[in-house]
Amino acid sequence: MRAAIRVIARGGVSAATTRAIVSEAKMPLGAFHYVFTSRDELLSQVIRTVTDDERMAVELALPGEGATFEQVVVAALDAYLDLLIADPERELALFELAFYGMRSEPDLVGRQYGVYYREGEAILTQLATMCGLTWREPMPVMARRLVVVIDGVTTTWLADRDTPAAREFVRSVAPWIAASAVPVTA
Amino acid sequence: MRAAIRVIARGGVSAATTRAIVSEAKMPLGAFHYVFTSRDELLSQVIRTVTDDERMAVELALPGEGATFEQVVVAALDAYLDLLIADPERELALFELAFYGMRSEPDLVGRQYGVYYREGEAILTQLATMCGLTWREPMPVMARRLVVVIDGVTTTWLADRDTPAAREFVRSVAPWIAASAVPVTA
DNA sequence: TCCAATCTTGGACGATCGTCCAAAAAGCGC
DNA sequence: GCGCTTTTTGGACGATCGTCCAAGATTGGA
Repeated sequence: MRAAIRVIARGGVSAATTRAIVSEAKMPLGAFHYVFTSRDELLSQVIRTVTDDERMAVELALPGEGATFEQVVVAALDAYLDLLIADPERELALFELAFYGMRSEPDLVGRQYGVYYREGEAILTQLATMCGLTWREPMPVMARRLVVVIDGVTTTWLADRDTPAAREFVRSVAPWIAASAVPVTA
Repeated sequence: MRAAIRVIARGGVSAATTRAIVSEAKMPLGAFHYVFTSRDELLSQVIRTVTDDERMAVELALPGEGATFEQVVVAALDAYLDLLIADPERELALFELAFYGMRSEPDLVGRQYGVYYREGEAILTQLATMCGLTWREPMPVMARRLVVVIDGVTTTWLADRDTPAAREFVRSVAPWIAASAVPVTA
């Protein structure tokens, strides 16, 4: 299972053959269909379980004391960028899995993005309350906005690997996102 | 060539076998290696040539007379959304090709995104001058911003197919983008 | 200790892949 | 019409894929 993710990260979904996976896991070939009924079922399981927990978790990186909310947002997105740059193949694999799933099981991918949205909601509320703020727009709307931004930042950076440009983008969107947070009305 | 794109759009990169492509093109099997030296070379050619020209071109859709610049930006992004919704498999294929290329020929994908940026610059300048405006930030920065937004909108919609949410996002980012345009100083 | 039930394994099978190549088809000057 | 060059073709080959399964290893009760 973990081995399958490593294989996909290294060589893409097409490299995730039954033999490559069991070899990575140091298991005999027969063990594959002893655990999973088929290769497609394995990929389904992988898509279902490998939610990018780190992606959202790492965004709780805290800036220095007395920072503006905009700086807090920048710090969070910068922390995600650090994660992306440190392990690009992981994010690459996640997207490949999502695109693969869009063809075989579109509903599954839709549900998986629902998980992302909920994780995004949690992060956004933590960031806001940290600064005594609350979000003006409904949380589902804000969470989807965050996912759109992160997806865009990720795919574009994976393509051009232009780290300074990605940093610049983060600093330019942060005010827009932060502008949707208002002081909590007591 | 066109046949290869159709096959990829229908079944993904993994479905782009030599036999499937020549069958789609109604050509004999031998013709494949008579035209292309290998399958990888074909995919390289496809990535190189299939710039999403329509993507950028369609964004020149004009709103009614006397519209604010923000409304012009919304109309442009809405027009792209129409294109995406009308032919999702095309955009899906483009992303699959890009991700495939990131593993085999990263530099090629980077150059291809350079083409996107230049096309984005052209669109942005056209949109701005149409309203007697100019962009405050350098054009490469603005163009990359546009690509990040479009990539994010696309991947997220492909995953959740939530059209109203995508429309809402377009209306919420438009002010942020439009805010970088200022009246041309005579 | 021995047998039966269960779990585990690696080899085998059919399908399909990319690639090659000998032969057929098609031009073409004479 | 004929011989020669060039283009075009589909069958063949080796590799690799997902999947299956008979045989070997393991376990636990009598």
